[in-house]
Amino acid sequence: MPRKPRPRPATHVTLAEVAQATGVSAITVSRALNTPALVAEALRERILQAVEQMGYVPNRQARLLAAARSQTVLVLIPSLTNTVFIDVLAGIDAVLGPAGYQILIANTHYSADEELRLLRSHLEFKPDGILVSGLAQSPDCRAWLDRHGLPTVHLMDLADDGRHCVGFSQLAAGRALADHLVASGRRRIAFMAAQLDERTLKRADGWLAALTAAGLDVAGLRFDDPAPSSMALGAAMLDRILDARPDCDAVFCCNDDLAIGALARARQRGIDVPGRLAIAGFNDLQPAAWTAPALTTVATPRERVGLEAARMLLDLIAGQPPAAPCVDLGFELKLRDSA
Amino acid sequence: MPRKPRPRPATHVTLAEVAQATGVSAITVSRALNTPALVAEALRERILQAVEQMGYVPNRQARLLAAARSQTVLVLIPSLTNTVFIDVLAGIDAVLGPAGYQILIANTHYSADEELRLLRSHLEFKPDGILVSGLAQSPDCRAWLDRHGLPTVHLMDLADDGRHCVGFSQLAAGRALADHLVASGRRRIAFMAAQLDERTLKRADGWLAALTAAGLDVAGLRFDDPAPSSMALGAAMLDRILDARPDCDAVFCCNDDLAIGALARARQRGIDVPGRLAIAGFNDLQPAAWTAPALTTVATPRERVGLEAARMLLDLIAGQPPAAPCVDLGFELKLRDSA
DNA sequence: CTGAAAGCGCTTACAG
DNA sequence: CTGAAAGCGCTTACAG
Repeated sequence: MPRKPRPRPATHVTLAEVAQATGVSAITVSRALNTPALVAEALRERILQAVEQMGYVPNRQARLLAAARSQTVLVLIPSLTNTVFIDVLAGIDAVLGPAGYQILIANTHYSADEELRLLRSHLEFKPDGILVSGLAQSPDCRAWLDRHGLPTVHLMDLADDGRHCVGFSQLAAGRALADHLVASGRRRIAFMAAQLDERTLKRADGWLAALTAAGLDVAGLRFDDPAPSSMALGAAMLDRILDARPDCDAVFCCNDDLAIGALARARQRGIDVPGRLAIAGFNDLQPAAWTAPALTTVATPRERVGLEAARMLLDLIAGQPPAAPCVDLGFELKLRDSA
Repeated sequence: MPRKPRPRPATHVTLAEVAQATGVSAITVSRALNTPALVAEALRERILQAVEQMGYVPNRQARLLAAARSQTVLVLIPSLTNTVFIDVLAGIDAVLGPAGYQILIANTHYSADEELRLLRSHLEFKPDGILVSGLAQSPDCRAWLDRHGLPTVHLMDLADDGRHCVGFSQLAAGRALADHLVASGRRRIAFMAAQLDERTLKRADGWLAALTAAGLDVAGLRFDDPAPSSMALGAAMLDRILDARPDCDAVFCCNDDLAIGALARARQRGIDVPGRLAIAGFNDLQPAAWTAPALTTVATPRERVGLEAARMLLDLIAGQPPAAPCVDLGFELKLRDSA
């Protein structure tokens, strides 16, 4: 039994309707829109006029289905409120938008389970490629990625197993900052960590390596809280650290938010920074330059990570393997006044 | 002449292939996935097993085309780096994600032209609804919105012309903060504005209304810079203001970023805040509570705007008109130490 | 330069 | 509970 056409909103003008109104075939209208050079000028103008006047808008779903492409890239990020990933996103957007790709943002909320779930559900869009944060996907997630063989680039870290990635060494950056603290004479250097995501843990490894190499004691100087980072948490954790280790002479905070809160709390407690206590952060977010004293931190190339990762993905989608699977964008120590 | 099938990636298993492998029709596979209750249990399990084993992922493009829906919402925001809109986005995501909608984010970069261009191009997705920032769309943009008659909710402001919106009165909020400065004895209150977008201009109107109502002079106290807001610009603009008006006793910054920069610069110049100079911001972003002195500002319900706007849009899409077209979420004066 | 036919991968009604 | 047919709105080859 033939199917009855469903009612459509009046505004959903179709190609066929434009064709009928112009007295040509649908395919000619399609060409006038997509490959105008192939249509006689007079006809093309009549068609474009009808398109404009009827308010025709092509249906991308239908077009892409017919063309067997999606022009879509999936971006898996752990947070929508962490400036770090917003900056990366801005870089991605700046490359992929002009290239005609639609970005699908999936917020994993720092959960590997949610990452897997979101990957599976967004595969339904048949993305042309995937941008994923970090390297620590669950085995299931990696299996899906492998199975579908989609071009994939990892963000914000470096892999040595051939996976494509654009970032910098979180461990080396953590190490560099800790080395600076050691070199400036600090001896009891605490590490303040929240969220405890992959990147934070690697920075902590860098801190540990630096202290160990310098022959410094690390026992009782590592402070972890699994809660999300915030300035309030940084303030609270500074209290905890000073309660437990009043002899502590430096705090390496795993990010700037914690550090800004710690700095404010030190001020409230009348603690001289950096005289009696050094405080350092990580990322060099905008406020870091405007605290009192100005925050010593590590500048990370967030937007460039987005730009370069998007470019690499575009190459991969085009079938052109990049020169190297892994691009190291480095980091920069920002030695200001707090440490 | 019949068309030759194009080669497909091996991973792109189709419904028909799953059907063939299971020995049933495609529609039964479709039902096993979408309305499992309508399929006999034993059969359903065989099908789901094949789906799993073959790694079948439905093609959303095809599904939505056939179902004549898009399950997509377009969100037009002026910036991807301004925390204000990121917070709004987080609220939108929290409602629309669980409701099965895909969010399409279009970044207008504070440009009405780009807004129009992005609206037109994203209409190709046939979104079920639109969330748009502010009320000041270009006439062309409004014409497209009207013509397509899509459910639309405006974010972060209040309209009195029947348009759907969720926000608060930018003017009243600006007025309330300026009233506070007046009430606390300030007499030469400057307004520092950057970006000069719709919301900033309305806050300025509130500032003007408050000063005028109090009989205070406003001549030469309005300082505008069209550049994007930043802490560095806030510092630079404070210099400009104090050069032009050394007698100024308060600065109302149109947002917290400017205010934080201004506060830092005042500290560098040895200016007593709030003793000699009051400095206030707008939005109550996280760092505002951690500056020295802590920043007086206006807390805005950004995430709630996203939540409520998304809920209203869902109602509109479902054909249920909301109780009122316009939801006022209010604002809150945060009187801290800087003003 | 233009078009008739087939197909992209799915779902909607209807029938049985 | 299951299926044959038609259709969603477009584009891809081919022919002329």
